[in-house]
Amino acid sequence: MGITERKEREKAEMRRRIVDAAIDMFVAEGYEKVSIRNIADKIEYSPATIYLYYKDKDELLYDVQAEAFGKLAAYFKAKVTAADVLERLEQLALAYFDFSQEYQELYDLMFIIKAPMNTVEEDEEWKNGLEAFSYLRDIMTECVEKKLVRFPDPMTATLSIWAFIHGFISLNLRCRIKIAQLDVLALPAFVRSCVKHYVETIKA
Amino acid sequence: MGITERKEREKAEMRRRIVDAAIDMFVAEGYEKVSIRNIADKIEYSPATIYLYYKDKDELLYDVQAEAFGKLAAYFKAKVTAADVLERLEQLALAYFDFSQEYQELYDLMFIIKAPMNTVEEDEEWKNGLEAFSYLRDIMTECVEKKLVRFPDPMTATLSIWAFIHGFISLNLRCRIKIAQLDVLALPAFVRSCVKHYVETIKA
DNA sequence: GGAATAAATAAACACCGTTCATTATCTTTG
DNA sequence: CAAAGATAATGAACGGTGTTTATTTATTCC
Repeated sequence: MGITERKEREKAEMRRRIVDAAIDMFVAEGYEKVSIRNIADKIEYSPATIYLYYKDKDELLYDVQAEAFGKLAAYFKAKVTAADVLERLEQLALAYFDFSQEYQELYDLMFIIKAPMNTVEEDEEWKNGLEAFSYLRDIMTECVEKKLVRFPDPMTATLSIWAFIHGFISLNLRCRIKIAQLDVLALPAFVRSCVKHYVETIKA
Repeated sequence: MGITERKEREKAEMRRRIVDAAIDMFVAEGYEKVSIRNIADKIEYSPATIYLYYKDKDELLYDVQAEAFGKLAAYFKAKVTAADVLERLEQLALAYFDFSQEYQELYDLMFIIKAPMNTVEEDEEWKNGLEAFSYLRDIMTECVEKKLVRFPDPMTATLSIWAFIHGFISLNLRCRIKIAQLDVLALPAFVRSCVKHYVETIKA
């Protein structure tokens, strides 16, 4: 009985088509400008069809997020190569920043926009970011345990550095940093230097 | 000829009514759930009337932001009372955090949502946040000049501490911090302690 | 008081996410 | 193989959004 298997496969393929189209459009135009109708147009199906595979837009976004977090984890895997844990920390911090610059719209829907965390609230899992988060947490835990950084505990360390970098990125993506009247072209380099400086600062 | 003056006054009063209603509703329900039609209902005018006083929703939001930044500046004025500049720094950092917790929806539209920064992009001013920003910048400048903190320059100092606190706040408001699986009830206290720890860390 | 001006609105436009009754396609059974 | 049943896809609609326009209502000026 290969039929039910084929149906499963076709269902999965359709979800793939939808997610792929969605990601492409999100990357190109940003979350807010992409509608279910647009996505349906792109894959040449009716809008209603999408609702046969996703119960609502949030559920679709959840899959898109998962994909994006996969990208981030791959980014880490490629760029965090050092053996020394302090070097790994700096590589990780800069890789995170670089990712946010290369995939601004993905970063937006991973870390800034409200949706789909409403849906996730009940799940209490939010498994999506876990791999990427673990990358940072493991490094920080090792740093704290070896007393290489000036933090009281691993959780404070992990969230502090995450918050620091995310703070810069999101203030920048949302144009709030504009108030500092810095040269816009020099901004990425400036932020990068701030991140580097922070990593230096926290070393014991 | 008091007529033109009265007309001006009436126009200003109408804008006040609109902004006041908008703020109330934003605070109560959040930016995304408030529509022009809702606001029009509240002030008992037709939706189209609002467009006689604001060219679009972004322009209205700009005024709402101005109001919110006024609130923040007042918050600073009330809470940053110390004479010692390092104490002022800690007071300011905690006041900023407390403001974000007391007025979550305002913080959202001041620092996180995309609108109305699209509109502002041309202005290049974004005067709204300047008073609040200056508060921080002045303190950090003094700290750097007196070599009380470990930053290479005032701008790095100012943006670093802002990014750090904003990072925590926005990760929390957007539920991304959930991935750390901390106790939700203990979170505000935890974040507060992280902020305090950071302020200690940067001291020379 | 009547013409000119200004203010307010109802109705419409073009979108949006989502639902539902209907149609088309495929699978199973007699 | 054809008919019946299940599944997939859709067109049309619902109630919502921000915004525009033609029309009506109110005010000012002569």
